[in-house]
Amino acid sequence: MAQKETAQRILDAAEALFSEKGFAETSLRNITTKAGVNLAAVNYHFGSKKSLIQAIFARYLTPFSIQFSEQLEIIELQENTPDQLLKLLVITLNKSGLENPVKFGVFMRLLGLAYSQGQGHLRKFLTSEYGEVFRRYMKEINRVTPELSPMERFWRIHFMLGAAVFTMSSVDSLMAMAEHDLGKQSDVKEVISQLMPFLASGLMVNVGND
Amino acid sequence: MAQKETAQRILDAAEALFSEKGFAETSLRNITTKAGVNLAAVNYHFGSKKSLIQAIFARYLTPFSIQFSEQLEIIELQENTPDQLLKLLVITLNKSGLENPVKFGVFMRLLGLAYSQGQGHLRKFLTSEYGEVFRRYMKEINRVTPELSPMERFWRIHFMLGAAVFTMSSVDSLMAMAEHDLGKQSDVKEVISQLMPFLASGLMVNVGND
DNA sequence: ACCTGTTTAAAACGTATGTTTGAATTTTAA
DNA sequence: TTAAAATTCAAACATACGTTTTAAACAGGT
Repeated sequence: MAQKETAQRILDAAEALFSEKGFAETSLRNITTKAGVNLAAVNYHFGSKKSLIQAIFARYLTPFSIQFSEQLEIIELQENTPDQLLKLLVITLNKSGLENPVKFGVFMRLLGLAYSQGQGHLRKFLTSEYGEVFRRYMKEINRVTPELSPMERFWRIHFMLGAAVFTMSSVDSLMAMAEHDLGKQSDVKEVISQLMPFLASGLMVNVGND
Repeated sequence: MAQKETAQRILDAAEALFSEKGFAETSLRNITTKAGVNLAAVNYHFGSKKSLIQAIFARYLTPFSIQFSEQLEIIELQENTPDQLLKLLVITLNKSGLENPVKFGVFMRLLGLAYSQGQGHLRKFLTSEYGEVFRRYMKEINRVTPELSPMERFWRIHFMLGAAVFTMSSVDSLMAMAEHDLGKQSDVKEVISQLMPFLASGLMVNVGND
């Protein structure tokens, strides 16, 4: 190859711009300019803008789902607590290239965008590609919350998902806001350590020893 | 006027389309076609697409903030609990034209989009227009959670906001998913009645009698 | 050195967007 | 009824977009 990491540079530039401005608001010309490559390179390497978006998610999710699947095999053989299942997510994130808080924030932001913006093609891509691992994890959630009715469990899971995605997808600006308002600096690890008990408490509210 | 509610029909069509597809993905031609009015009518009545977006939020938020301000005056004079402050939001929603679950879902979806999509102009518009009422409410939150450090309070508030916005902004499709997976139908009121204890529990986790 | 397939480059294509224009039409009010 | 103002309409404008095309530059294998 003439320059061997054109595709990588496109991915890097694109994920940064997408996470700042959204998918529709970021043009291929923005991306290729930032990446320092020719406009046509996107269509050459990825085929289309949609495929580029999918490739960005795949770069994060493929290593993650591999790691997560391994961790799940262990978890599936033992008794667990809700906290353990939550921690499993965080641990896997740290083992799959998302240990960098900045990268993690970018990824969560992209995930939030994928939910809120249409991007129907992305949802199809994600569920067809990573849906099975997700379902295995849900099975474990069911197992550790036998006291909940299916309805309660369903909604609480989505409340948790919302709190996590929403907070983490704008964690940078929220941390800036916190520093401005409170004068104290925080980092992503601290936010996560506050988030986890919040989620666990909401999940288990009104059951036994809360 | 030749037809006395052209602006209203534009607002109705635009908010429906925006909430389905997002701001950037919805063109003025989509809007005017659905509204059955001429393309130029948007620019004539609202000036620009950005002003139209702001007008949609104002139509919801102006009545809401008036009602909310009145309710706050009462609350500010008495001792309250976290649950009461949460209920205040729901009550005010019902008193300000958002009692219709469908409209409520649409509004929350728009709010989520405003957060996730760039829309810097919208954020400026909202904070300059409704920031004061919001700050008064936050003062009350502070008053009922004296046990929390400012940091804890800050993050838990945003966790709660995330759970609420995320869930409610896609409440329609989530309810459909719940019915598909669980075979039981749910409605928005029920979701809210599940959400409130979830939020309250998360807010007060690890303080006194949780 | 010479192909051969791969990658980059510049330019153009076709389409869709937000906005503006100026004439036609309708409403308002005297 | 009539003149003025407000509104609608079709058309065009200017711009930005994703994509395609064509040719040039490059790589590695023989």
